[in-house]
Parts: sequence; C-alpha cells; structure tokens
Amino acid sequence: MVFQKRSSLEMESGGGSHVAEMPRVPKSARGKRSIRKKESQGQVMCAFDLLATVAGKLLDAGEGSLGNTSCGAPVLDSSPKNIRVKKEQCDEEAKHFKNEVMDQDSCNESALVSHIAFQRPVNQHGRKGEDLEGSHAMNEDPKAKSEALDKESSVISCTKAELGCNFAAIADRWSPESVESGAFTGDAVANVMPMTTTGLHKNAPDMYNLLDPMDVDVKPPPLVSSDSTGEMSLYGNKIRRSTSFPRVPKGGVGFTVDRDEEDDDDKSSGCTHPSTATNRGFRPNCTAGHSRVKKLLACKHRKVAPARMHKGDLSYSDVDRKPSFRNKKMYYTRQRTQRSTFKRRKMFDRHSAQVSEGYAKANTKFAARDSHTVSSEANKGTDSMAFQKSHESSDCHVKLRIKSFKVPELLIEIPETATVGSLKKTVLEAVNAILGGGLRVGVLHHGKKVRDDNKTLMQAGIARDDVLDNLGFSLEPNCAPHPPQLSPPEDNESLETVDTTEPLARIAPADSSSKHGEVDASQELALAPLSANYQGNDHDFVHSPGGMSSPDKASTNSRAIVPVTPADSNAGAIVPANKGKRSPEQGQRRIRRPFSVAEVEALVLAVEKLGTGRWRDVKLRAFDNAKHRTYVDLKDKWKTLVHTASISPQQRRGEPVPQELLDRVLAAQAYWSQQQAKLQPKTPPLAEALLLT
DNA sequence: TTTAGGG
DNA sequence: CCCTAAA
Repeated sequence: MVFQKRSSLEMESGGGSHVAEMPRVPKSARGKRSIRKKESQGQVMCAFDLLATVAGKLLDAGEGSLGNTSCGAPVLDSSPKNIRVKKEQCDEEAKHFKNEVMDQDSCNESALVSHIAFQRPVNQHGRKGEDLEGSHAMNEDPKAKSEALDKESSVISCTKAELGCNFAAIADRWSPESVESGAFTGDAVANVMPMTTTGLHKNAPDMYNLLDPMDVDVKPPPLVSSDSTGEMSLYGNKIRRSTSFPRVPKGGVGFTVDRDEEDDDDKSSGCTHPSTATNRGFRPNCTAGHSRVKKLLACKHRKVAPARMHKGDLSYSDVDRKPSFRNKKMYYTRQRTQRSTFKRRKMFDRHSAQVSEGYAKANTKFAARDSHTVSSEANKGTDSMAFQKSHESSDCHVKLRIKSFKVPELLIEIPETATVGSLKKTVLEAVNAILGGGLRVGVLHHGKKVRDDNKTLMQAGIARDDVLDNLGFSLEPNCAPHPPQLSPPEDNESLETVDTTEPLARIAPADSSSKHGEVDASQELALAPLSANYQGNDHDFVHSPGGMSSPDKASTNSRAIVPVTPADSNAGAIVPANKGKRSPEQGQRRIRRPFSVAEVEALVLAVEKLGTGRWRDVKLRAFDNAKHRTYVDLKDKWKTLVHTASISPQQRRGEPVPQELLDRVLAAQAYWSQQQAKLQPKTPPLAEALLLT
C-alpha cells in the first residue's frame, strides 16, 4: 500500500517536476529560435535584393554619367564598377552557395536545405533589428548609403545566402537539440515513464535500489524536509533520469546526448574528445597547408567573424555589409582589444588566427595573385590538400591572399534580459564550440565547391589568372560527414571547444557579437545544455555555446551543432594544428562554463539526496555525462550557490537562479550541515544537545 | 583519488 | 576555476 502510494506520488511528482523543468528550458526560448530566424532572413533578403536590384539598375543607367543622379546617392561616385563587380560576386556566391549547400553531403544537407527553405521564408516580420539596420545602412550617409545599398545589398543577399546555408547547417545541428530538447525530453519521458511507472508500482523500493544504489544507502535520511511532495519529485526525477536518460545515453532517447563523452574538454588537452575525433579525420590533410594558411591570414590581419544571429540574420547582414568599410577600422580596434584581452591565449591565437571571425563576412573572397610565375606545367597531380594545393604546385605558384573566410553562421538566442556581457559570452562560446569542433576549409572556385582534394590546382582549373576573383575559401563547421564521429554524439557543447579555437573565437566573437547586439540570443547552446542537463549532460552549453545537441542525433545525425563538438569530421586542418600546439600549454585555464539552471537543479537534487560531502557521488549521479564537470567543480558550484542564496538578488550575477532552487540549496545545506555535525562529534548527540543548550 | 578549503 | 593539503 504504502509503496503504491508512493509510486503514484512519484509518478506525479515526476511528471510535475518534469514539466516544471521543461518550462525552464523554454525560457531560453527553444521554440523561438527557429521562428525568429525564419522571419528575419526572408525579409531582409527580399528588401535587400530589391534595393540591390534597384541600385544596380540605377547605377547601370547612370554609369556613363555616373552619377549621381537622383538617387539619393549622389555620392555614389564610388564607383559603379565596384558595385557591379561585387554584385556579380555575390551572385556567384549565391550560386555557389546553393551548390555548397546541396553538396555538403556530409552534413545532412538535405535536411539543412529544407530547413533553410522553411525557415528563411518565414522570417518575415522584421525584426526591428533588421529593419533598423537596413534603414541604417540606407540612411546613414548618403554615401555610405549608396554604397551600402549597392554593395551591401547585393553582398548581403549573397552573403546571407551563404551564411544562411552554413548557418542552416549549424542550425540543424543545434536547433534540433535546442528546439527539441524540450519536446524530446518530454517524449522520452513519456515513453520512459510508463516503464518506470510500471516498475515502481510493482515495487518502488526495488526500483530505488536499482536505480540508485547510493541513494538507498543514504545514511541520513534524505533531506526531504518538508514536503513529501518535494521528495517525491526528487525521487521521481532521479528515477527518470537514471532510468531513461542516463542509462540510455546513446541508444535510446539520445536525450542524454553523447556529447558528454566527447565533449568536455576535460580532457582538455586541448583536443577534447570531439576534437580528437575530428582531428583524426582531418588533421592529416589540414596540417600541411595549415601553417601556411595561417601565415597568410596573419598577414592579412583579417579576421572573419562567424556571425551568429539571433533573430535574424541581422547581425549577419550587418556584419556582412560592413566589411568593406568598417573592416579596416574595426579591424584594428579589434586586434588591439583582442590582444590585450587574450594575451594568455596568444599562442593559441596565433594558430587560430586565421580563423578569427572578424567580421563575418561571409564571403571569403580573397584576392589571389599569382605570385610567381609559375610555369604552366605545374604539377598536375599530386597534392591533395586544398591549401597545399596552393603551395604545391611547385612549378606554378599561385599566391593567394585570403582576406576573409566565409564563416558558418551561428544561431544564438538569448533572453532579452540577458546582459550584453552574457551575450558576448554566449557568442564566444558558440564560436569556440564551432571552432573547437573543428572547421574544415572549403575551396570555392567560380562559385563551385572544389571537393576533390586530390586535384591539383591546375586540374581544378584554378589558374593564376582567375584566382583572384574566382577562388574562395570557406570555413565550415564540420558536418561530420563521417558517421563515426557523429556517433558520439558530440556534445555539442559549445564550450568544449578546443582550446585552439578558443582563442580566436573569443577574440572576435565577442566583439562582433556584442556590437551587433543581438539582444536575444540564447544560443542554442544554452538550450542544449538545459535539455541535457540533468544528467549531467554535459554540454553545458556553452558555450554555449554552442552547444548543442542531442536532438540532433535523433533527428539527423546528430551533428550536434554544438559548437563544441561540432565535430567535424572533416576537419579543418587549422584546428588540429592548433590543438596540437595547444596541448603543450596545458596550463591553460579551462574554459568557463557557467552552470545552467538545469545543471543547478540537477546539482541541487543530487545534493539533497546525497549530501554535501559526497561530491564524487553527486558527480556520478547527476553529472556523469558531463565530463567537464568534475566533482570539484560541483563542490565549488555548491559553494557558490550557498553563497548566492545568502546574498541579495541584486548582488547576484550571471544567469539568475530561481529562488526556489536557492531556497532548496539553503535548506539542503542546512540539513546536511546538521547531519554532519551530528555525525562528527564523536560525542553523542547528547553532548551536542548539552552544548547547544 | 577524493575531500575540503583557500585563493 | 585553480591549487593544495590531507586523507
């Protein structure tokens, strides 16, 4: 009887708790993300396209006179030519873009595409941001305006497309997680629950035992404090967790997300699992060209920034557009900033430099020049690596100057209430995650993606002559074309990111992102974490970045978009290299991965049950999957939670932790302290009592 | 390795 | 988060 009752309660509680939890996740806006994106892009694109078109026409018409003509762009003198050129490029890019998208077999392209298709169009309402931006561009200065319109508009469309594509890819990875995490979880729970329930009914006690041996033996009675309900919920949760999620990790529900395994940087050595995997995949290739590329990039000083956009691609658009004008300025500034900020990471930076995000221009265009002469012969066969290619041809040397890389888009959703600082962080993390996951470099020639790494430049038709305008490089998240890597669910954690990447990401991302101000951004990363959470999913998001993931698996391959794990199978050479270098610097401090509310809840639950002196057990119970959370971390977190709970809300920083949780923290802390006190004094309780009195 | 605390 | 002394 009793048991039954209990079970029923548990069930309820479980459901309730579950529900309760879910809500939180949403907080970050799972569902929103997709919607928002959709809206913004569609609109923007249209608007810009139109503008571009108009501008183009005007220009063409006025070309001869050049003029100023009426448009409001008197200043336009800028040169129609440029404009046109750009446009063309854009068009090409756009085309390429399409191709790319389609091409990327590795990723779930089809899926992506579809996504894109759906999402983009939808975005319509504009996001203020976009509109504003758009208006800005237009309004700002007549000059700028004209230029902006012409160039930018065209560019934007192109860029956007590209970004969109990439982004979409990413989004897929991420979004599924984030988005679905809720639903997913729910489903999982639903499915699981029955089983659990059944079991419970039969005999709850056993269930417990099975589930948590530890719990069973809990010495002091669990905190439980007041409401049985509360307890029940706890148990319920646990059960669910242990049962469904935890145990099922990869297989079933996936909710758990594998990322943990991979991700966490714990291993840190830089390579982190994900990266490791990634590296394996691509390192080889990358390596060769890698150094070179870096240098080149370094020279340029340019940084490409991945964009992320929340609602819209606004940011992208901005980013994209700005490039020409602002880039320089910004560029320097950034550098300075970055340097100062990331001194520590210098080393990494160096490596990663190439990647830096800078403005995300999405385009990679670079100017290539032939440096040498080169004999026409060149080696035809041989090299494989894209980068190498450039080098390679011993005979013919094609010099490439890469001004910017096309960077994959990132989706970030953040609550409006989030601080700019958090936004920056988020973006950074996301970027890191992606980078960390591994990037691969794509070579575009005349808008087409050159997939065959074994082709020589000549074979690919990349001649010195056309290099300039026709060659492009893109940084892509690893799609993880290779299942293997994927399998481990990557965690996506955004954070995971490998060290190498971090440097870059950090630098640029922060700036760009913050500037753009995506207000909301909760990144998907964040979302992912939540879902995972309890178990400890690892992903904390990171970085949220980034993070991301579990759903993906289910849905797609799981590419987990998570930044962290992005996994990539392919691998960009760059990353690996960095990693390798990085490892040496073990000293690096681990990346910061703030605990998500979900994680806090998991921690609280675990501590309520296990007490404050068994961090190892707490880790096992609630964060077994979160490789990046060590028992020391949990202990520290608890410490901070206790502190947080004791200070005024105004003094608290970071993502606000629900008061309810804080209250529980205090209650648990008090309870367990008491228990400890009782146990400690070898003196019997009596003594205690006496003392107290 | 895990705890427990200080930094 | 890191670092460490103790256990």
